[in-house]
Amino acid sequence: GVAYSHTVPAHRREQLVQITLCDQALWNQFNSIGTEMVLTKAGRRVFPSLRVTFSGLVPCARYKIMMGVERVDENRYKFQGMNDAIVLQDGRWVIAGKAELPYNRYVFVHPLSSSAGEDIMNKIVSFHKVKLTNSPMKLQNGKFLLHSLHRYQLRVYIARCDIPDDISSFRFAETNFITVTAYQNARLSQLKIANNPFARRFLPGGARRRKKQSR
Amino acid sequence: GVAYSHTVPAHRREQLVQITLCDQALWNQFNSIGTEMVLTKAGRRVFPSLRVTFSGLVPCARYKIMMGVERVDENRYKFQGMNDAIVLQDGRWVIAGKAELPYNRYVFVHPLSSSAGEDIMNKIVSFHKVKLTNSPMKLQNGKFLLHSLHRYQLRVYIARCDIPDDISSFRFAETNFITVTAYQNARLSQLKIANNPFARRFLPGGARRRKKQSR
DNA sequence: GACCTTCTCACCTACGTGTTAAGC
DNA sequence: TCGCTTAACACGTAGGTGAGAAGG
Repeated sequence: GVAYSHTVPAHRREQLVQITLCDQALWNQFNSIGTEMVLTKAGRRVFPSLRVTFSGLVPCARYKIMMGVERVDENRYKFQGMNDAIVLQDGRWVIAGKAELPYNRYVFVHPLSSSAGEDIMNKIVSFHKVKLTNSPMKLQNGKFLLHSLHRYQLRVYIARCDIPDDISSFRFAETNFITVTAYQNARLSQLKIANNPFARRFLPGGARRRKKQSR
Repeated sequence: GVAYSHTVPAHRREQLVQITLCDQALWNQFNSIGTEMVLTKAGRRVFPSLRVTFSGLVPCARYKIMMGVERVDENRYKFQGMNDAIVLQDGRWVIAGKAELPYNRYVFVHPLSSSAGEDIMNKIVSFHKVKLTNSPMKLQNGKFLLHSLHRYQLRVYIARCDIPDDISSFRFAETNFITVTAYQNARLSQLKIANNPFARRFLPGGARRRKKQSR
């Protein structure tokens, strides 16, 4: 859950900026099945949410915190279902052609931006409000426009406001996912249901249990 | 609904910063009855919400927008009910002693702060999320700690980020209110019910009608 | 037909209301 | 008793879910 910056020039690297992905175990659980994220016209939240913590910042310096959703490869994917004659086991994602021409790149600026390092460190920085969409209409702040059936991953940026080139970025491989308009893998959707409080009604045992969930 | 700044030094006043209170008619309606605001331990929103618009800002300059809740006078108030032998008409607020020692002053910084003038102008700046409380416990950002049964009013500040002394502040007399832990004036609470969407269940005709309400 | 997208839906979470009754 | 505060409550707003049916 820890990544180190490799984009800071060495002569400026007084201390190492370090970032930690929260909920790493959960992300790994999704990743081992094959994470899918739903795209809707109105925009769908990312789940699990992207939450990180920072350390190694200069306490009195101000920082700009950002996140991006970037394409992992140049493939288009399809899901080979378990009813498919070729496959006898659970379904799986396979390459199904070349990727679409990417949309314009968008970077979401976290509202905490231009806070001091001491205010950012040791506090969970959450991007749970960002949404994914496949519709260029009504595109607004906090919405990422993505192509369906392509593979993406999440990246976090942190930049010092006072030093133009001092920007670090961190990519978390375990957050990679394939975009869909409807879930393909039943095991995946069951894992979403098991962990997302907003999907409690689909829990096997009813909506009785409740887990504490911090954002 | 328009106030002009009188705190900007004349030699710097290239143009006049001007601020307009939204929902002024509604505020006047409340004020004519005698506005009350509820204090709770967890914090209660201000209603009507404080919403303003700015003009006369320098488009490319950055501004910090703030609001405060300040005491109007040094009195403690009580409500003289209509069942009181002395008064035959509707109840009214009367002075009932000297004010408590004020709590520490708190200023709420609007999240839009450090935006450029052009981004702030001609857009409604809303403070609807701020809360009032009478409990020093769990005091957090956006909560004003006030004494019950005292009179307060709302003030808005706007300061240029690059010029230390260039701060303007605006007080809206029509936003003055007396803090309570339970509404005293039945006419006042009926006016709240009639206008606050979250209190629809108490509408005389049931919760059928719905007015569009922007924030 | 197979595949993918869109829309509607019931049912959640989360929390903003004034009232009421109990507490002090 | 009286005045004021607190907590529980029912019921609203607002919006986040995956399923399922319908569309292309």
